[in-house]
Amino acid sequence: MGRATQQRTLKTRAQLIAAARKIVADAGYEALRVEDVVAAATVAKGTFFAHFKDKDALMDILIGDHIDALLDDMEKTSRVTSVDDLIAITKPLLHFISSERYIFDVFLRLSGALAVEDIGKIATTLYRHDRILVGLMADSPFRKDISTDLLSEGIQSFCINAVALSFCVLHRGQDVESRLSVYLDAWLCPKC
Amino acid sequence: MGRATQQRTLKTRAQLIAAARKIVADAGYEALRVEDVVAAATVAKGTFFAHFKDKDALMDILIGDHIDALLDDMEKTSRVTSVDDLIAITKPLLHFISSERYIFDVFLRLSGALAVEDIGKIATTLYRHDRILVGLMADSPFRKDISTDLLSEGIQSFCINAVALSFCVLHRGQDVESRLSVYLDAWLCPKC
DNA sequence: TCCTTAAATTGACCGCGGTCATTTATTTGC
DNA sequence: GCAAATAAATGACCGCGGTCAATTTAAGGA
Repeated sequence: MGRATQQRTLKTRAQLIAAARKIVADAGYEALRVEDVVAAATVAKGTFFAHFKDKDALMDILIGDHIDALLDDMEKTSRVTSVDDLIAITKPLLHFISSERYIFDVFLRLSGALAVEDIGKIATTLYRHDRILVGLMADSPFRKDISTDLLSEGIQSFCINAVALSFCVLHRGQDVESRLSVYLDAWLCPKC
Repeated sequence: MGRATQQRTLKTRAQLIAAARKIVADAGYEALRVEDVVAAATVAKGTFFAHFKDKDALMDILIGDHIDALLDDMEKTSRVTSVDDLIAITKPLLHFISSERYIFDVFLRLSGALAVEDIGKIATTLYRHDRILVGLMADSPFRKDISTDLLSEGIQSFCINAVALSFCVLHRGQDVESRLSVYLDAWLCPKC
């Protein structure tokens, strides 16, 4: 069982995360350096890695927390009546993930849990987003020939694709939402 | 204009790529170290970066070449008559990209060209794959309410999603092809 | 053949993520 | 209160990708 967590552990961890948040707020996620975080938190480098498995683990928390807050808002919506509706409530999420290439890279890297024992924040938010979508699909005007689970998976897939293309010069000109709009019309409202 | 490329330039480049291919064949993509490549090619480290912008640029060539070869095979198919057909000819591609997590990571990172001046091999293969799919959609039994361009985009999106989920412990149990089969049935043959 | 000019190569060096044996601080049993 | 035991923190060190001023090699021109 071992001993209980000491007070200073929580304090050090809080210092590290606070320092990291400040750096991200000032210079963006990509600019974050572990050495800068530990310097700002006035602890040694080794301490960082005693608290976080690696740099990505910290990013998982920072980015995951942000997404979680956005999902809190999204959860307030109980019903969607159109694709436009759906896109409107998804907009903040799209905006955040496409706001910095590095965020999207980390998101993709950590979106799938590689081992059962370490399902990170970001992976959890994806699952949570999925459940929210399934809830919204239950009482919606969209196609009924496939399960709400599958509808949700498709929406997520198209969201990620739309964001990915927003970073690609070959597909610029269209913004994320209008591209997603085309996808979701075809996915949710097939005319045949 | 400058002078013509010297012979030794081509030779050095060929040595570097050959050395890299050997390492990949022996130990996989993830295990490749630039220092090992230059050692095997008996050149200095700086020489590597005179030939390739960074390590990813070499990976782009190695992985891009492999995908290109798989697309050569795919291009021989002139017609698909079912989702199973489509999945059968896509299988080699799925297999390769899901064979190593690192390959998939590089693929995602380089699949979108970040600048017009450096559209890499992998980004080009994605475009090529898209054109092949559009060709196949022209004379297919799939839905006709949306353009072949959009059909193709959706197929690519679902392929990537299926591979991504294959790396996720929360979604194991199903293999890539059977998951993709569910997606493509819903995407290409909506029943409503 | 020699000299000039540009291309190609070199390797010491840097940045930064991550490790680990050692030291310091806390808790627990007596 | 004092050791023994365990948790936390430290910083020198390593691996590896990437840079750059200095050097070597090859390609015209006279």
